[in-house]
Amino acid sequence: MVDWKRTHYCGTINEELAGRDVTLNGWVNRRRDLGGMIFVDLRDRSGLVQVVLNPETLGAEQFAVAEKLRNEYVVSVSGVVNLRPQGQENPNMETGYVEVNVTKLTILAEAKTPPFQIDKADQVDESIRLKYRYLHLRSSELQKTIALRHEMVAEVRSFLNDRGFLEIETPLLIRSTPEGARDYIVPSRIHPGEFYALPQSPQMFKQLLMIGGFDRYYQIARCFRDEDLRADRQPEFTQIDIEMSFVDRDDIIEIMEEMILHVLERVKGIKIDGPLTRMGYQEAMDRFGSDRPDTRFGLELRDVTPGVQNSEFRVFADTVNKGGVVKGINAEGCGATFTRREIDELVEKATEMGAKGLIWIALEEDNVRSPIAKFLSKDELDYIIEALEGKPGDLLLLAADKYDVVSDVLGRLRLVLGRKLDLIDDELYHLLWVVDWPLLVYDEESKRFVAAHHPFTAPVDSDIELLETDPGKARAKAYDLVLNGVELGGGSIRITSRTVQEKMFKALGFTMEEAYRQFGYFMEAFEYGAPPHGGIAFGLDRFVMLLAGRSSIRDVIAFPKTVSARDLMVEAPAPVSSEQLEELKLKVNN
RNA sequence: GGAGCCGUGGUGUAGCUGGUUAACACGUCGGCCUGUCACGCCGAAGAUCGCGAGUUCGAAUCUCGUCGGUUCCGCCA
Repeated sequence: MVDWKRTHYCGTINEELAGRDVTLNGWVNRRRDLGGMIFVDLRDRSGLVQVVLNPETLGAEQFAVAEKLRNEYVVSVSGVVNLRPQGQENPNMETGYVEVNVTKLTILAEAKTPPFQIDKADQVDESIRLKYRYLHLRSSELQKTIALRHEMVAEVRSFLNDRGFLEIETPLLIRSTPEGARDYIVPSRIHPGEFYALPQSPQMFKQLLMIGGFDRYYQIARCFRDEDLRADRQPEFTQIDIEMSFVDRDDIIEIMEEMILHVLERVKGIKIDGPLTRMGYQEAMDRFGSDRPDTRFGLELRDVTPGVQNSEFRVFADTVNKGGVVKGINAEGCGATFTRREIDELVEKATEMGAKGLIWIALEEDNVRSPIAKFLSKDELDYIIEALEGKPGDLLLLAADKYDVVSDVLGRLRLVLGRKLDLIDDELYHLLWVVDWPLLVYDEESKRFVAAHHPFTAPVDSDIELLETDPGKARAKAYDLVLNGVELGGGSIRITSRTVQEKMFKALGFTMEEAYRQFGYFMEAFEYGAPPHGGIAFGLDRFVMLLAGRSSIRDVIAFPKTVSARDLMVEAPAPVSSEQLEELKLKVNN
């Protein structure tokens, strides 16, 4: 039986414990060696507390040990909790009114000087922090975030457990399937030349669990996608994956928003009353130019197409004649405040985003400034100003192109302006459902329709026929939950009819032969009594990121990878031995 | 695949219109110090400037390439 075991966490030491004997285990966060006595800020996951090392209470022999202490040494201290002497309190510290007068000190581990100070880690280059991730993890910032993540998962689990959901694991070594993201591939030793894939999501397995009779399933599921990374995208990430049988769309939406609101309230104390807004996909695109609108601020898109279709300004007229649209946003007040340079920057941004140009109109008292002022008739100008509710001092920004391009450009410009003009209140949490998605979208590159959601998403009943006649028009029984302009999760009611599934694959350009070769086992399963079912998956990392107020999911993953998909700590990926390759019958070609 | 930004002692920065011994802060090490809390004071060590090539009498500084980090576009059902 060792005698150094913790009785309390550092951060829990307070006035009520005054006079009590405690034992603390932790790391030396900082030491202040005054020569005759030493103060140490001791750190564990709960926080810091000052411990006092005084030769009078510690004895000369133990004090000699204390003099060896350095930052990040791991120690156990036992002693008495004391109120600090008057005038020695530190109000900047949570435990600043108490200290522990140490009677016994044990060094449990020495430590090299760390490459950076733990409490200044946030200023250090990220590659160094990632290489020494285990040191960065000691920082209060990451300690808090990782703990928040745990609490969120715990709340999700308890919510779902209480409602009869079963947590079920699904395999990680599965079959590569076409559609969707690039798979991570795992070679098979037993079957040379054949490969497993890591799941992009447990999609088909959770549906098979429904066919397997499990009714209500969930999993905190690791997913893998071999695509390029972003601040909010890692090659492996975690989904809260859910599926339910004998339900329709509204059942799922209702219980899932209850879950999300439950988590928000329990871990952040944010109380939001349901039911949440549901916005049609088309309305989201029309008003916000985005399928995940950030509704915390205005700057909505307005259509001016009817007012400019016969304009002398050719760009407008020609665009409309070719079936395009002209839309705009009103950057209120910016006509008066933006410099020419700032306006030019907006135009440049719009071009980078794929617009052919960006028309601006600065409104003055009785006059307008605009590169195209002389091409616009009074009626046209009045129409535009009215549609955009322009006032003197406003800056109107217009784009003319195909609907999708205009929506995308103005939608993104809206976000840029929202941030630039500081219109976004960070305290707000705007949640909404986007519903009535298109089932398929046309992909210009492959010249075919691809699934907007995934190939097992059910079309709206009345749109099933459209699959064969006008696939782009078919709507899906799909729904996304959006939080502050970020897609938190999405799901759908699934196809359970073989004939509908076949139509879907046909619309996606599969021959029946291909479809059955790739998905035969799946389609066969549906012939043995598939209950109506649907589900959803939430991106846990993004959810935590939003609640933690971080701007990268690297900050909410204990051991994340860099933007080039490397783990700088374990140095993965790495070559393997020729013996390993030989065993797998693999040859590296480079 | 493309574009932008960054890379200088352990860490964060300065220097970078080419030219002395590469500066500062923190950290580290040593000394002094019994109420500090970003402890203080004194002293010391520590970088050939990511790597390679080029231009030049001379490169941290200019050019090209390359590697790494990061942000965005493409990609991510």
